[in-house]
Parts: sequence; structure tokens; C-alpha cells
Amino acid sequence: MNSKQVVISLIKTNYHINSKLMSVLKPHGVSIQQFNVLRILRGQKGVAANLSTVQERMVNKMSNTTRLIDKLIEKALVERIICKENRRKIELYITDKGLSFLDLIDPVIDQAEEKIVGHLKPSEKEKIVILLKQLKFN
Amino acid sequence: MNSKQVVISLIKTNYHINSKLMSVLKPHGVSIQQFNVLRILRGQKGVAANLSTVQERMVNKMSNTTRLIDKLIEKALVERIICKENRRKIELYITDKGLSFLDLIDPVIDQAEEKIVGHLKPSEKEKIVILLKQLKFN
DNA sequence: AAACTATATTTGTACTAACAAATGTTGTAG
DNA sequence: CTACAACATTTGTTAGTACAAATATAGTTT
Repeated sequence: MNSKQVVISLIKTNYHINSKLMSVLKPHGVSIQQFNVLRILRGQKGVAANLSTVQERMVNKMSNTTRLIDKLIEKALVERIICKENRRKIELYITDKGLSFLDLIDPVIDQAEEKIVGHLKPSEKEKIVILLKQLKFN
Repeated sequence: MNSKQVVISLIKTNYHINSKLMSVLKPHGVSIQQFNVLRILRGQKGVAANLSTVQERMVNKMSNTTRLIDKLIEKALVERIICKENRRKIELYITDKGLSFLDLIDPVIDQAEEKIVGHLKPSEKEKIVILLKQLKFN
């Protein structure tokens, strides 16, 4: 078993996971990234989040989070307010519509995830996570 | 250890792998997908590949392989000829320039992959691959 | 041969990603 | 108070992705 095979295996696995999650989100009109932003905002429990806060917590450290959030605002799932104390910052909140949207979608995603890895033994799930944590990226 | 944590762990791992591979390819002016197409064409060992053949072997089953290959042709790494027997098909070849380009880049990628997973024991590498193969995507 | 079906590739559109540059705002040094 | 650095977000650009529709060619039916 060489390193290349491991890397390819991981890339392919991710491709399948992404495809699966996309396909379950698609009927609801949101992308995986949009869904993740919503979850991050819900995690704030009413406290405003800056753009930079959201970005830090996202998997993808890209800088077009602005446009991603524009889409969520169009759908009225998120609200954006310019911070009064520091007008450079913005304050992001999930709306009530956003919260009930998540209530609807969370179980669908959970089911998809369960379907993918749920049949593994707990020890196997743990083993994957432990092994992945040992990988080095510097 | 729940299923969601496993999925997130896989997604994050993939993000890091992708970032790493992108960063080593970037100085050479090709993307990961372009690099993969080149390797697929080299694997043909001089036999022409159709667009559909390349697409099947790619991880991403997207349909803009045409445009991806356009980029490789611009760089003279790949050649595209319309098939004489069946003018619907195209014949793709890696050029000599493409081959020597791969000779240059392969070791760089290999090193990156080794750095990421090379420190794992062979049994651990195998364990990852075996566990990933057990995941279900239908 | 004309109409139809299947095959192979290309093109169009909308979205996401990575990165750099630009914009607007705040704080600070002189 | 002006200049400048630091900060936070937005915008621009190029590339890749997903999916659908369009184009072109070949083979088949009538």
C-alpha cells in the first residue's frame, strides 16, 4: 500500500460524499457551503457573527464568503447589518426562516451521513478519524 | 464517535490534501485536474483516448472536460485530432512536451503525497483504504 | 433518401473556489 | 489635523464544477 493509493482513495471518497450531500441539498435549493454557513450562524445562538468569524469556521478558507452570503440573504435565510460600533464590520444573523429551514434539512443530511458511514462499527469510525488526524499537511 | 464527525473529518482532510497538491502544482502552471488528465493520457501509452474515455477515468464526472483539455492544448501538452473513422469522436494524445512535463512534476507530487501519509505504518495506510472502501454511496 | 435514434462532443449558464487587488473604515504617529 | 498603517469586507479575475441544451455525426427504419 503506497502513499499515492491512500491519497487517491481519500480524494475519491470525498468526491462521493460531496456528490451525495449535494444531491440531497439540491431539492432544497442550497449548496453545501450555504448550508454550512447557516449552521455556523445558528451555532452563534443569536450572537452576531462577522464575516471573518464565519470564514474561520468554514472548511474552505476562500474569500468570496461575501457572495455566498448574498445568496442566503436573497433567500431571506440570513440578515446582514453594518456594525454600529465599527462600520468596517458586518453583523450576520440567521433569520427565523433560516432556522426553520435548518430544522427541515438537518435530518435529511443526518440520514445521508448515516447511510454513508452508519454501518461501520463505532471502533471503525473512531479508527478512521484517528488515522486521518495523523496525516500531516505542512 | 458519530457519523457526522467522520464525514467532517473526511471533508477537512480532503481540503488539506487538495490545498497541498494545488500549491505544489501552481508554480508549474497546471491545476490538479489538468495534471490528472495528463496522467490518464500517458497511461494510454500512445493509444488515442476519446473524450469519454478520459472522462470515465477522471475522479470528477463533469462534462466540461472539453474546456479542461483546451487549456492543455494551449500549453502544447496535449494534441486533439478528429477521428477519421468516426468523425464524432476525437483522439487525444499527450505530446512529448507533455511527457517531459510529467517527468518533471511526478516526483514533486510523489514527495507531497509522501509527506502527507508517508509517516504512517504500512498497516495503517492499508487500514485507511480498507475502511474507506467500506463506505456506501447509494 | 427522409426521418428517427443513438452516440460523441461542445456550448451555455449559474455557482463555487482561490487569490489578488480595491474599497472603505478605524486607529495612531507626527 | 494629516498621513499612514491596520483592519474588514467587497470586487475582479481566472479556473473548475454540475447540469442541461445544442450541435454534429453515424447508424437504422421505413
